[in-house]
Amino acid sequence: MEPIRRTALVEATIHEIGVSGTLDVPVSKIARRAGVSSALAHHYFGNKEQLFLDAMRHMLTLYAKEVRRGLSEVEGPRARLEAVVAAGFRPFNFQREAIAAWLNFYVLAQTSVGAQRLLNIYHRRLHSTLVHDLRPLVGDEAPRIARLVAALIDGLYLRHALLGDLTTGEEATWEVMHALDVALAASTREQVAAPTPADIPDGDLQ
Amino acid sequence: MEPIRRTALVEATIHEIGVSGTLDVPVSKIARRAGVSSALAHHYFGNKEQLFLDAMRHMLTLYAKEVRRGLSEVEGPRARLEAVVAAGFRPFNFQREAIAAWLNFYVLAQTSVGAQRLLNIYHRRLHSTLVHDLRPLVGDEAPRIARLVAALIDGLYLRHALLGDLTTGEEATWEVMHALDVALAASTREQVAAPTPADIPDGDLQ
DNA sequence: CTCGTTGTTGATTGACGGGTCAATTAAAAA
DNA sequence: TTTTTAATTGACCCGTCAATCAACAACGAG
Repeated sequence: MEPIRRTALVEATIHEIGVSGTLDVPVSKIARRAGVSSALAHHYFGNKEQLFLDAMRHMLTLYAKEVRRGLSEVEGPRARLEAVVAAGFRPFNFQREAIAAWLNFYVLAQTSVGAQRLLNIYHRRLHSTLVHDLRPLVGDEAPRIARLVAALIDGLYLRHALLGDLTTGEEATWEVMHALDVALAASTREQVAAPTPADIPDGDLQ
Repeated sequence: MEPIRRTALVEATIHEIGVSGTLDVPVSKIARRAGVSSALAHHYFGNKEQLFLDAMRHMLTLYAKEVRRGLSEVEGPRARLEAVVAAGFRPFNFQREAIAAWLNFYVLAQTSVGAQRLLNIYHRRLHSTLVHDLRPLVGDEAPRIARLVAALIDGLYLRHALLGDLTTGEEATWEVMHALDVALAASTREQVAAPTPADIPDGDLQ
C-alpha cells in the first residue's frame, strides 16, 4: 500500500503546484487530491519540503528516461547531442506542472541543501552526457562547449516557458543545434589554425 | 512624506526577500524593517503583489541604469554589445537580494499579469538593445542572434546564481562574448559564401 | 478469537498572515 | 483659533496551515 500512496502523493504534488504555480499549496489540498488525509502525507514524507523534493526527483527521473529513450534511437555524437537537446524541449517539459515545478525548485534551491543537491545532480548529469558526446568532436573544448549548450538550454527554456518566445520546441532545439554546430566548426578550425589549447584565462576549479 | 515611505518599503521588500529567499515574507516584517506599520504598506501599495512588483520595477530601473552607464563608456557595435552583456553579470546582479528577487519574479510571472508585463518589458528592452548593435554586424540575422545571446545570458545567470558554475562575472561575460564572436563570424562567412539579401547596409563595422 | 502490525484518519493545536478600519496625531489652511 | 486634510497606526477579523496525536480499521499469524 505504501508505494501506491507515495506515488499518488507525489503526482498530486506536481499537479497542485502546476495549478497554483506556487510551492505555497496546502499539504491538505495535495493529500485530498491523492485521496488521502494530510496526516498520511506527513506520515510518509515527514514534511512538505521532503514531499516536494520527492516530487522533483520523480520529475527528474522521467526526464532522464526521456533522454535515454532519445539516445537509444540514434547513433553518432552529433545525433546524440541533438537527442539530448531535443529531450529538454519536448512538450512534456513545458506543461504547466513541469514549468511550475522547475521554477519553484530554483527558488527552493537558494535555501534548501536538499534542493541544491538535487539540482547539482541534474546539472552534472547533463554536463557529463554532453561532454561524453562532445569529446570526440572537439576534444578538450568539450567541457566549455558543454557548459555553453547547457546554459543555452536553460535560457531558452526559461524564455519559452515564461514568454512563449519560441513557438515550438523543435525550433528551440534547432536554435541550440545551430549554435552548437557553429561552435563546433569554430573550435575545429581554431585547432587547425592556431594550436593554442589554453586561451582561457587562468585557473578554473572543480 | 509619501515618496520617502514608498522607497523605504520597496527597499525593505528587496532586502527581506533576499534574506528569506522567498516571496513568502510577512508584509509586517517588511514594514517593520521600513520603520512603518504594515497597514501603511497596504495603504500605499494596495497589496503584497503590488509591493513586490514595485520592488521589481525598482531593480529593473537600477539594472537599466547600469546598462546605460556601460554603454556610455564605449563606442562601436561590438564594444557596446560587450557592455550590455557585462552589465548583466556585474556583482550587483548576483547579490542574494537580486537573485531571490529574480527567481521569485519568474515564479510570479506564471500567474500574475502584472509580473508578465514587467518581464516582457525587460525582455523587449534587452532584445532591442542587442538588435540595435547587432544589425550593423549581421544585418537580418540580428534578431536571431539577439535571442541567442539573451538566452545565453539568462542561462548562465541562472547557473552562476544557483551553482556558482562560473567563478567570476567576467568569465561569464567572456563566455557569452566568445559565443557571440563565433556566431558573428559564422554569420558573415555564410553571407559571403551564399549571397543573401542586402545586408550590411549602413553603418560602420567592428 | 485475540494480538500485533500496518495503514489511515479526524480532530486539534499553536501559530501566523493578509487585509481592514476606526481612531489618533500632526500639519496645513482658513 | 478653528477646521480640514494627510499620515499613520494598533487592534482585530477571518482565515489558513503545518504538524501532531490518539485512536480506529483491517488483517494475517498464532
